Amino acid sequence: MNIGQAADASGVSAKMIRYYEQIGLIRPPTRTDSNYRVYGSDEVHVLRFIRRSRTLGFSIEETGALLALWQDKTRASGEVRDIASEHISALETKIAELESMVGTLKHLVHCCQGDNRPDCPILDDLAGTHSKTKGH
Amino acid sequence: MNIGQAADASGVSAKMIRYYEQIGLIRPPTRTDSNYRVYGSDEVHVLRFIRRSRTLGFSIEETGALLALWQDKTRASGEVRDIASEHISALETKIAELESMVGTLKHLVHCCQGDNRPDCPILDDLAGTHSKTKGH
DNA sequence: CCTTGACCTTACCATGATGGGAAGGTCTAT
DNA sequence: ATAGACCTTCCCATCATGGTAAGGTCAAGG
Repeated sequence: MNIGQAADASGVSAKMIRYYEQIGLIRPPTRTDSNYRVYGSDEVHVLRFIRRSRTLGFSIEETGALLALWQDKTRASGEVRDIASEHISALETKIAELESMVGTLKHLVHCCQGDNRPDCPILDDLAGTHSKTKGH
Repeated sequence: MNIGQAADASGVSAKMIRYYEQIGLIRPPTRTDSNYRVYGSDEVHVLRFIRRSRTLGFSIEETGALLALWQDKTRASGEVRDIASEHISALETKIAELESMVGTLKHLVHCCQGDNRPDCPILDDLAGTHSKTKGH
């Protein structure tokens, strides 16, 4: 199987497959005489694993750790759970930050008339005019 | 005021101030004879505006638009509200995606014993073994 | 006057993950 | 044999930010 077919089969672009190889996330595959990369179903399986992990928001580094555990028959399931738990925490922190932003913006939009008057509470907030003395 | 003092006063790093100038977000300041950038309170005010906008998650491009509206006395407040509203939508989409990831991960962690058995539902899910036929 | 240290300047490189493209080699089907 | 689809490597771009290096400037103190 050439790289294009492996890409189709795994949902990972050929570009990314080469990149993952380059950074050492996956092993270099065998090559044909004409230097084409050759993949089998095992490699496609690994690529699917990576794609799913990335879809769930794991970084490449985390994905590499999960991949190592996946391929390690003697692994402890607790390690995997810890990685996932930490990832959940990070995601929840991110969500809280975004929700805070949304809250602030919604408040501002709510206060904003949206008409043609030059007064705009959103810009005033960004400028900090109502919380800080405007003079130098 | 030199760039370091402007950075302290605005909370924007000197590095970023130069970058914002380079990409045209802010105007090049006057220079001393020895080529040092010189800033006044107006510039610091602009930098604070930018920092606040970035903190709220607006991109540099959006920040530029908001900045132009802020500095445009004849602006329509509705434009600002529209930018903010679109930004809220984008943030909410992002939040929904993250929450979906968290939901999936929590389910997996919940199913995971966390002991030393090699069976791990998280890895199984990533590998897709329970939703896809393993053979090619 | 000279040194020291803190500051400034530009220029380049790096991140993380991905896409785009160019220039050139290979394979397959007609 | 040739066209078109595929492969190869290499370089560049994104976005916003940080770092580092090499060199210029300024203020304080001996």
